[in-house]
Amino acid sequence: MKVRTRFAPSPTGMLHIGGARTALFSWLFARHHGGEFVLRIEDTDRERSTEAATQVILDGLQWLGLDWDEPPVFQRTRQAEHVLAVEQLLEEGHAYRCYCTKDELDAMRAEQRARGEKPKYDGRCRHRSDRPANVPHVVRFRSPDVGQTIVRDMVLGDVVFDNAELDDLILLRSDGTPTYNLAVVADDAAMGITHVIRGADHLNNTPRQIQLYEALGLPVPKFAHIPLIHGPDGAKMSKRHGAVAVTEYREAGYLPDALVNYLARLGWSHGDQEVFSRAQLIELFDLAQVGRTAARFDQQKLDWLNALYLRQADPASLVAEVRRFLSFPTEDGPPLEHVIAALQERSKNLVELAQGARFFYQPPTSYDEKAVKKHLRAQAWPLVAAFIERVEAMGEDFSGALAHQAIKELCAEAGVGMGKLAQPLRILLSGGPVSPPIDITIELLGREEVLRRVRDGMARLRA
RNA sequence: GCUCCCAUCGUCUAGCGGUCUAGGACGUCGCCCUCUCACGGCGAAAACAGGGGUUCGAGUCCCCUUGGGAGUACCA
Repeated sequence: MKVRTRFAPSPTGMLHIGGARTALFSWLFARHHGGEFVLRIEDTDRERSTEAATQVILDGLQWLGLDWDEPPVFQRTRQAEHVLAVEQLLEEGHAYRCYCTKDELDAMRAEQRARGEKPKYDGRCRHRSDRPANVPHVVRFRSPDVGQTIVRDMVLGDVVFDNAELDDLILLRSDGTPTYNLAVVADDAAMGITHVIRGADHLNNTPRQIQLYEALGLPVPKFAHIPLIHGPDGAKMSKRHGAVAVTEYREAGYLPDALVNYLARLGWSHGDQEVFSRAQLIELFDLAQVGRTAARFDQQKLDWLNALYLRQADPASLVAEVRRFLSFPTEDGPPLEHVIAALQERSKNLVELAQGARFFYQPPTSYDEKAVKKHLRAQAWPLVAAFIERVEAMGEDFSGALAHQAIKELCAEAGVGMGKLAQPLRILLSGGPVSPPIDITIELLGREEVLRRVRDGMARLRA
């Protein structure tokens, strides 16, 4: 049977980093097996679901390169089927109408809690035979109260639940709308989902869902619950840990391939390998190699991977992405592609890269104070002046290599290291103590701009 | 409280009874390279939560304790 997996987010906010990993694992599993990956938007919570959130989630998946094979199913549109399923259950005696009020239930749970029991519906409406008209009611599942339900999980192994622990869950609310557990089962079955891959927070729902599949006479899919992602402090990932939405990573200048690689390695492994191309991920991914322990999100390792992908990227392929982060025009300066080539191995992300690119297009308006104090002392200026003369003399022959040679010679003549001139020049050209190698920086800026900035800086800074 | 899940360096993990004086990666700390920052190279410190079993032999299997986490809704 062809593998079909799904990702089923509820559109109530952003695409969470944990959700993104769940989607990734589902996608990888499907692609690995030559199967299909589909989406279901669980928008049955009308209060909280928004169209904008749906779009954000879709955009996020797209950005990560997790493509889906069919138009997304909107759960809200399937309500009629859900009601039909409940009616079937009602007819076959697997469900019953419950007339308990909210207050009644609250009181019952409070008592149970007070007695130290697990709060659960006691089934008091199970045997009601009357059917009062015009009284609001819900429909409950008549769950077996003896025996066990075993979840055969592809990650966790067999997990056994005593049926006595599971109470009669609500299938249909008093307003006639279906609840989550019923909708999931009906939809996964209707969509032909063969493998349900989801977060471990759903494990406790699974035995109930299995019971529903069985009561409805539907084939039970395979389940795989993947461990949750925690924040650096071990608690559930939340806003206070920093970025949790994938859009935030996009805005912070991360590359989708790097994020995918990082997320894949969070919980899954293939021996000692750390870096995987997308094709390798698809080829090697296996649920059996997914661990059972919750993983903490480690920004530093993500940074390392992102920097790795950044410096290995073809500069031309980065141009459009880098432009998103630029706040200045680049027409009058060196080709952006060349600037990227000079910067990519010294940047952790696109934001850093964009910052580093600025001085190539905008002359410094001020100079780093500490750097000036350290490198632009009195003895530096004669060297700088000599450098200007050498560049002036170059005329059309100007190049980074020649400038480099000139610096080397001048320093040798003065009996000092190359840094004695390179650092002053760097500050004059870029405004600070950090830039790509001085010859490359000079070459990119060009003869006129180099002369202008050095002269200008000398005028402003020479005591 | 109750149910369920989990437990190897600070972090992600390899390990699927002997090959473990426990391997890799990020991070950290040294050294080298060097015009700055990076990159790169070399090296170091750093873990099997505790206690019982099973076995000739346990990081690997079982139990308990402890510690994390999830669930416990007319949310999904």
